[in-house]
Amino acid sequence: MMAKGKLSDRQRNMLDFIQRYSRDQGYPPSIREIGEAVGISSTSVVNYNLNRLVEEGYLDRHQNVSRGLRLTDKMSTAVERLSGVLRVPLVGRIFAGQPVPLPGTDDPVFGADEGIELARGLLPVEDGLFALQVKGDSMIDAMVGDGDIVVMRRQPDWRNGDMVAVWLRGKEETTLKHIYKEGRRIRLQPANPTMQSFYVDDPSDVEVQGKVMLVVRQLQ
Amino acid sequence: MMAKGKLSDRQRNMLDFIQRYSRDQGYPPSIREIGEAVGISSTSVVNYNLNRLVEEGYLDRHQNVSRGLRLTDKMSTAVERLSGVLRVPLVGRIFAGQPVPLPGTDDPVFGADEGIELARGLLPVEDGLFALQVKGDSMIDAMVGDGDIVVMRRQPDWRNGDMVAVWLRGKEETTLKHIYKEGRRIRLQPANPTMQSFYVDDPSDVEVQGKVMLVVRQLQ
DNA sequence: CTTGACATAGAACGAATGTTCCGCTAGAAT
DNA sequence: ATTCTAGCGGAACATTCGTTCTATGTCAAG
Repeated sequence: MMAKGKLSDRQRNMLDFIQRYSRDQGYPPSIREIGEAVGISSTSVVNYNLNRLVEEGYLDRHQNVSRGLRLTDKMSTAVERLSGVLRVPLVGRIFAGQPVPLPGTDDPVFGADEGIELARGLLPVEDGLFALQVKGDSMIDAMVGDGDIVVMRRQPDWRNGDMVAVWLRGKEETTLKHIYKEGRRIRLQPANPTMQSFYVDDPSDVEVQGKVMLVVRQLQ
Repeated sequence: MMAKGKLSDRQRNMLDFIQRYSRDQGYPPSIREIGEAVGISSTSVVNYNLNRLVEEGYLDRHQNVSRGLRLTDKMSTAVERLSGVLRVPLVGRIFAGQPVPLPGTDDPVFGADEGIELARGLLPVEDGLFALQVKGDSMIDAMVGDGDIVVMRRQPDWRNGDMVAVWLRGKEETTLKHIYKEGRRIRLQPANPTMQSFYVDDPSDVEVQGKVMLVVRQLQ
């Protein structure tokens, strides 16, 4: 008995073809076109396998609609991988004197306002990302200059060596530093190797606002 | 006489509907669906206006294909997203002690070996680009650290203020600096505003190897 | 061997959909 | 006024396309 979730080569070919066809033509293929592409002479067999794919969750079909196919998210994320561009919302500016302006959790993720396009290949993850533009030269010790764009990930936990945006309660300022736990103290190390680390004795004085994933500097 | 390029409200509605429908359904609407959406009872009128839109360059149509519509680039941002990734060849490493390793001009641009993916939106141009990974901390005065990726453009000329990779014949080293012509001298200014510019009296001592377009720093 | 589920093929059917033709109207040009 | 054209509506038509039905073959379970 074939287990749920397994696809035959034929079905894999079909998905692949639907994907390519949709991308190239701008609309999905008909049953007969699919059949011809994967070497099936009978429309009913194509129909049969399409229904299998629907059962497995790879496809949505609309009854009695010509070319009424659509790849589900399960599949279309794979397609998006092909397209490769990720849009990260640019939620504000960051500078030393203020906490990081986090994106409101209530906001619809796809706020159509402003964003920066990145190739997916640059990031290991694509959830919870947002971008900030650095204002001023206050983060030079992190080798981040005025106008640079910092892509961060909203993330409460961190691991030794991560570069994070922290709000220092005592100093009332935001900095970008590599963070390390050393005993009960926390060490914050600038990215610039010529500069000195400094230590915070009370962990509750540092508030990690996000993990820095990427820094982009556009010249011109 | 209606001039080329002008669209009636009806035609604008049609484009709008096609766009929304395609996005929501995953496939384009049929003629009759368009008619119903914009309040046209006759399929021939829809057909007529679709052909007008084709003439104006907003649509592509495929004959005898149901739902054989596609928005052209002029209209479609979705299509643009699909091709939004640019692959820039990663041709080597750069550090102070060596001239910039330029890509051989004979190389096929699309060398499938190694590359970095970038969103087209990040760069104003896409020709003559190549990427180098920075080795070591010798370019900290340009706010560029170990492991950072510098995207450059092979370009002989430069303008005041450009950040360029220069080979200093006297010092036998490569640096990234903002370059300015001041009288007969050339001023090289570090990106880090806390550091001093310095001057080169003989312009032939500086060899501009390329213009820095983008700096990307991947954390983790 | 028989049975039943699974996969396939071919053909016929009917619904969905694009295409074409004819007629009508309003406004601009002659 | 006449002519011309863009735009519209309705209907018939032809094709595309999804759907259904029947038949065949395979393979493992009983």
